[in-house]
Amino acid sequence: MNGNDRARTITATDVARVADVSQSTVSLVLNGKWQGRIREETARRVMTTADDLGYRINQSARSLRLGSTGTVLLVVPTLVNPVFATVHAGAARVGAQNGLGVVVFPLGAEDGFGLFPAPRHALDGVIACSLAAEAVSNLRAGLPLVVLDDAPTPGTPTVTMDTGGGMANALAHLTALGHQRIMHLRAERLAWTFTRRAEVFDQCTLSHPYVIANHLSCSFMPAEVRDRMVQVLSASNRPTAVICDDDNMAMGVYAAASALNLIIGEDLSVIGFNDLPAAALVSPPLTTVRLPLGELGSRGMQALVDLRNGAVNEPASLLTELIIRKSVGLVSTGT
Amino acid sequence: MNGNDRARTITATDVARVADVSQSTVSLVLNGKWQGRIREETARRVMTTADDLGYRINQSARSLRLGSTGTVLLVVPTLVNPVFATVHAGAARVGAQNGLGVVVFPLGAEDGFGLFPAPRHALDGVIACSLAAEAVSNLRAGLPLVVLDDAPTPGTPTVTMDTGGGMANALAHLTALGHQRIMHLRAERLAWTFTRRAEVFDQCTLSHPYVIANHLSCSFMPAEVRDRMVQVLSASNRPTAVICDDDNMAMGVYAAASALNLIIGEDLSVIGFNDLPAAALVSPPLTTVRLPLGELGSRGMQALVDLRNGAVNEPASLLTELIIRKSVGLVSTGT
DNA sequence: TTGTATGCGTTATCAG
DNA sequence: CTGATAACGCATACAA
Repeated sequence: MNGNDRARTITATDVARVADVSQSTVSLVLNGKWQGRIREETARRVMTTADDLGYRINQSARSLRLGSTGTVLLVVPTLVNPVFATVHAGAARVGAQNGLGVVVFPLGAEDGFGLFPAPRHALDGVIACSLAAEAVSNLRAGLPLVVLDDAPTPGTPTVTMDTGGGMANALAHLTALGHQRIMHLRAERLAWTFTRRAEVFDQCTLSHPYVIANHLSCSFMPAEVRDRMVQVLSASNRPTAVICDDDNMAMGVYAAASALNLIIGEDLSVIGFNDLPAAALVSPPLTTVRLPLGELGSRGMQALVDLRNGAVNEPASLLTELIIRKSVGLVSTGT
Repeated sequence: MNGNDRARTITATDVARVADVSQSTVSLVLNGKWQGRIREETARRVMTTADDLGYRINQSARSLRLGSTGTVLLVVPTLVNPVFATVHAGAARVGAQNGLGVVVFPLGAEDGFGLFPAPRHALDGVIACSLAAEAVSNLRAGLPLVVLDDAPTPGTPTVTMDTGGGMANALAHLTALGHQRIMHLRAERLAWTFTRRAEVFDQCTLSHPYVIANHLSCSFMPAEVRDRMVQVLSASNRPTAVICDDDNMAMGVYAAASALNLIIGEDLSVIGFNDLPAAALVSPPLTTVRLPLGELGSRGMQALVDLRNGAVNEPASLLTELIIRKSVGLVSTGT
């Protein structure tokens, strides 16, 4: 009746009893701290009985005692876009150098973007990447927090990328080639990086009075982008160039152009963001703004490590790079 | 000297002392179990002081006491491929229905695929998706384990997809249209699903003696696929059809064909796997084997829930579907 | 209506 | 070289 027949999990105490040593000896041996303290024979006996019994350490107890878990949570908006794989790789690399593991939590639209389900497991810190500001405030359950690719907040270590500069470069590239009707195909999802690009786009185009700019907001789904761009590109005063907030959206523009028999790089110029692997591969290869995603992750993790050591890093901003390929040409004279 | 000046974290006991109640009262109130047991005024006082003090529950202590953490780990080979986003979504959905959160761990090539760094934080279970068998054996640190998309092991709940059937369907589609030189463009990465497809490919082509089959192993990187396929397609006896283990690889084949002025769907037929969002969008739209990834995730989580309730599910296999679009045509007579 | 006492499984300190 | 013993912070049965 008192749960005596329930499947019990093997504890260090069990191992101690069977191996006929004290529980502290077990702990010492199993943590590899027995050299010079425990007789080798005893140590060996402990290890084999632990093995025999199938002993598994209880991580909750361990981290309660230690006061830390050795894992940090990387919160991202989605797993669909491979950019976050790069961020993770960077974070995981420097995390490993500091004895920290990384697990990923996709805070998708299903969760309402901002209703962060406070992590129910113990964590040593949180890195929030490309999230809406309101989401971030919810998730800092007293944990060390580093913010990536979001508006710098005083007091919070933040690493951003100069995504606005990327937009400015893209725009300069286009205007230098004579483009005067430029469209910004904006990501629908609310995020600082997109807002920032929109601001820069609006500001830059305003300062070139001869540039007629417009924009359209869209989901990332290529099919939706295609359908809406078919409409846009059918108009007589269609844009001669499109800047897309993501390479995936650029693929949608390619599809729309193809449906309309418009040649990319001649009839229509396209610039993307992110430099996904596919960008170099489509025809024509896509000119795109490359973002230092790996460094974003590694710098973020470094900031978290520093934060745990009591140092609050200054907000940092990383440079972007315009990768020029074949999807942009001189403005076509025909129209 | 004794750490008295160290930043201490606020415990429930602290709250109790300040609010002038016992620690158990704090626990009751903060877990919302005070209705009818604690006077409303007291409860309110506890809540406000907890708030004032910035009290955060210690999850390690909580889960030690409770014996569970409420989170399960989804281990995947990579985050670069968006298919695992779908698996996660399915798992997260039924996890949420059962009070379980899901965090993702990408067991990338950096980790050596098989050297699983045993999770250092407390978990209620592990779902391993599309991993090499040797990796899986390492990671079951005594935790309830469910295996997805891998060879069924007796005693371990497993959910697979009939990926071999998908290959058979793809092959049948091709031979019905007269193709006799068919290539299987295989994923280099070791995984059961790929091995299974290769087996079925070999077996099916063997039973059609007039079919000349060959294969090539490649990474997922589209650029590498393109370069190697340019070589293959330059040969005089080039295949008339290619089945790719992933839609990304198919993009590489498209690029190679484009470089060689081969028309997909006429000069060369292509079939992919996974039905990524981009598959419907490229021109011509890609015929591909759609895998029930979302269901894989949800069934996997359900199996884990059942396992925690003491029921070991039978291995299950999910059906695949060949999505016929425009990238496959009659075999071209010209050569 | 509230407080006391106990134990979850570890690690680490300190005597022996 | 080894064994008691004391926390770590929380949830809950039970006493008051």
